[in-house]
Amino acid sequence: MTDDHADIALDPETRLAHDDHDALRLWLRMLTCTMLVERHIRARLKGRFGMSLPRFDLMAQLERAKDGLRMSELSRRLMVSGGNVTSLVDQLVRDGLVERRDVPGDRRAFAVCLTPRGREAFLAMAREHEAWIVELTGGLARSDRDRLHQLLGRFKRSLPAP
Amino acid sequence: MTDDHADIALDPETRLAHDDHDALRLWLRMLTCTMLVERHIRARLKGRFGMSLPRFDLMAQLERAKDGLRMSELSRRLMVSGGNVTSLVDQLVRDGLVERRDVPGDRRAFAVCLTPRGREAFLAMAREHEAWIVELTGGLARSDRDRLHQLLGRFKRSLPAP
DNA sequence: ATTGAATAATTCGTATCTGAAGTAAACTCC
DNA sequence: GGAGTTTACTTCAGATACGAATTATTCAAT
Repeated sequence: MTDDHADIALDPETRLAHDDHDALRLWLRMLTCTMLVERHIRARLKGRFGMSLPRFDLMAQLERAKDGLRMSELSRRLMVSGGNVTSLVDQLVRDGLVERRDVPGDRRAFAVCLTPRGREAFLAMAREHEAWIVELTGGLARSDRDRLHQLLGRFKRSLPAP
Repeated sequence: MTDDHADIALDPETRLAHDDHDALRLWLRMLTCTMLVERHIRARLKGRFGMSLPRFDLMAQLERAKDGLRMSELSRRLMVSGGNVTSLVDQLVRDGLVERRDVPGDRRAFAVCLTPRGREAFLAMAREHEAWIVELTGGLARSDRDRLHQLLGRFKRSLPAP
């Protein structure tokens, strides 16, 4: 309305199509922002720590879970398929960063936990990761950032249940 | 500020850490929104047309380019690697939806174009695709959508050059 | 004209991801 | 307590993705 496109008055019919394109433009812009940030983070994680973003994300989930998380819970939180989680965890286990522990009372499930070494490695990465995010979002005024956060919250809640 | 978190006053030092977490939260929320929408679109494209999102996106870029696009331009616009574009185009060629044309005056390059059948297929998909996006963003008030679009525009421009 | 640098694509190895199918354990309900 | 269902996880095939190395062509600069 103010700084990206003139708000030309249109007849109702054209207006409808216009709204459609607006929705599409909103979506494409959100996708672009996400991909740009992701690309930066991915490159920096790789360059600085030789770590991939998916593995970092998985470790981030575990760091806040004292007793670890089940595979299914990881899958839900990371929003990726179960098969994917299996292979990510396999690799992190191979690297000695996480471990599978038996869950008492349910022999089907595992609790995936950070190893001490994994936790230490994660904390070092997380400190820098957070600084990168602060840097990447730092071009926005504080008020804009707050507003964006708020609007994305509304948007998220308005989406159909996953 | 209004509907997602109380704005507790904190001393300057704690405030700094608080801002950091805010930046992280903003980023994670944006990522979540993007992934939720993407998941919906992906599932619907697949279910309705047996089409993948990356291929759809590639065709979408071609639809607006009368004379086609070069591989490198596709790579730039889709924000994916060149090797990836090669394999996507290969498959679309195999399916008869796009074709590689020689570029007069540069024997290194191709112009990737939709075939008539590809164009027809794309237009049918695009109509529904747009309706899905309108539906997914429809839970937001018009004013919120506009504002979100605007803020994302500012954010995008504030990011370091890709 | 010729050499050297830059550009356009492709190829290849590996990682990530999905979704469907498979296995094992836990639950349900009569 | 046993059949059928659900849940937890793995496996597998195929698609998507990156990035480094390769090939072919063009451009630049003498």
